[in-house]
Amino acid sequence: MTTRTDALTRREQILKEAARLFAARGFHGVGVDEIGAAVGISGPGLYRHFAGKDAMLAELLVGISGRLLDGGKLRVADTEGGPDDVLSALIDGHIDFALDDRPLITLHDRELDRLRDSDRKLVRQLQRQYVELWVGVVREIHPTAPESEARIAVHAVFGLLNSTPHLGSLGRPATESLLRRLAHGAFAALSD
Amino acid sequence: MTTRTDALTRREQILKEAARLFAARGFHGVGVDEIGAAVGISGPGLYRHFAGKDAMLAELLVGISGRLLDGGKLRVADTEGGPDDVLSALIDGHIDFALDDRPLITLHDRELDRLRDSDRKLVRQLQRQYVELWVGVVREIHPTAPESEARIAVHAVFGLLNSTPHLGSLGRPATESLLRRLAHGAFAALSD
DNA sequence: GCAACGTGTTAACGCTCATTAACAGAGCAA
DNA sequence: TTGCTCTGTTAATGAGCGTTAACACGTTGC
Repeated sequence: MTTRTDALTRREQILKEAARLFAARGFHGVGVDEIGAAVGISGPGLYRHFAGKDAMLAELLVGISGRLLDGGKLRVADTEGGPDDVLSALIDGHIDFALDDRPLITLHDRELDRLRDSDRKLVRQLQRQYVELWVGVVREIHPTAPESEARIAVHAVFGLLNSTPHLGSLGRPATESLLRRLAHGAFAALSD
Repeated sequence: MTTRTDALTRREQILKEAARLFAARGFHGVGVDEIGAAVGISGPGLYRHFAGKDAMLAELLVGISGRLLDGGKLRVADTEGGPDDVLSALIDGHIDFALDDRPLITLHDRELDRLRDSDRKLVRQLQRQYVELWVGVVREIHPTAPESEARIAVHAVFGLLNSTPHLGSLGRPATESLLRRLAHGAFAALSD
């Protein structure tokens, strides 16, 4: 079949377009006909690839949470140096993610409650593990800050990094650099 | 009728409950029957107070944008001292808002595209003015930072401040103080 | 050649849900 | 009393939309 490195599977095409549309107008705001049209087939044709609209959302959300967590774990394990370097690696990774897959990031904290219980639990668990990854590193750097403060700070920095609405007039590298500085600045304030 | 200082009018009750429900499950995720039930009347009964479901959302979003902008203007005008003090006042005001009216803040950047064109334009204009208020102050403090950087930083700090999902185990004052420090820390990084 | 399968199509079903219709009672002015 | 307004009610309407049914056609394995 067409599973070369450059070509996307039909399934992957559908997921990509569905993510874009869901992020733009919300899960309920997009019809299956529209998703189908985005990949050149008809609405009911989607049911040859997914059990239903819910299944698409579930796969998207579980996928993004899993990739975020895996990427984070990898960076924590692979980074040599002190916790400062690890935190930098986590921030850089999250920025890449936020800029590359903004539709998915948007979905991630917007449409979670549309999932069936089991999927929602899974996503929440993955999210929690990702947060705790960050909290652990942050607490190494700021041992005096209580854990609850560190956790709120991590959530706040996620909000900061995920806020990029459009790359603005800055280019990609400048935006990355700016977000990096802002995130480090926020965490630095933890020791004040 | 009951328009004392403590009692809410029926309209206000409805708006309050609608805001809470919309924030929790999204505009399309909430039915009129549910909104009606939340204030003790039936679904169609709402139509005695609002032209439709869309009208409730419009009034909520225009209201929140307007109050944010008005509050910001007031603080800029009333604060004595340098731009640092003005920025502090803006941050404090936004934190109060984020903690007091979180449902509305959530709606604010989540359901904007459900509005009719005229309302959406109005809300966008109010939002833009609010952002520019901040950008002006930030640029006074960091004159070397280009305007596009300042604007992205302002958006990022909004994301940071609006990220509070639950007050967590910290109390309200401690959360306020923490968010304040994080926001100042992020802005401080603009001059790096 | 042919059965099986994968992947489409269009038409129809059924449910949800915003909105409207039709009606009713309380409070109040004349 | 009479009638008007305000604020509710329940029942009906009608559109939108996810899903399923029924059918078609190319490819592949035997």
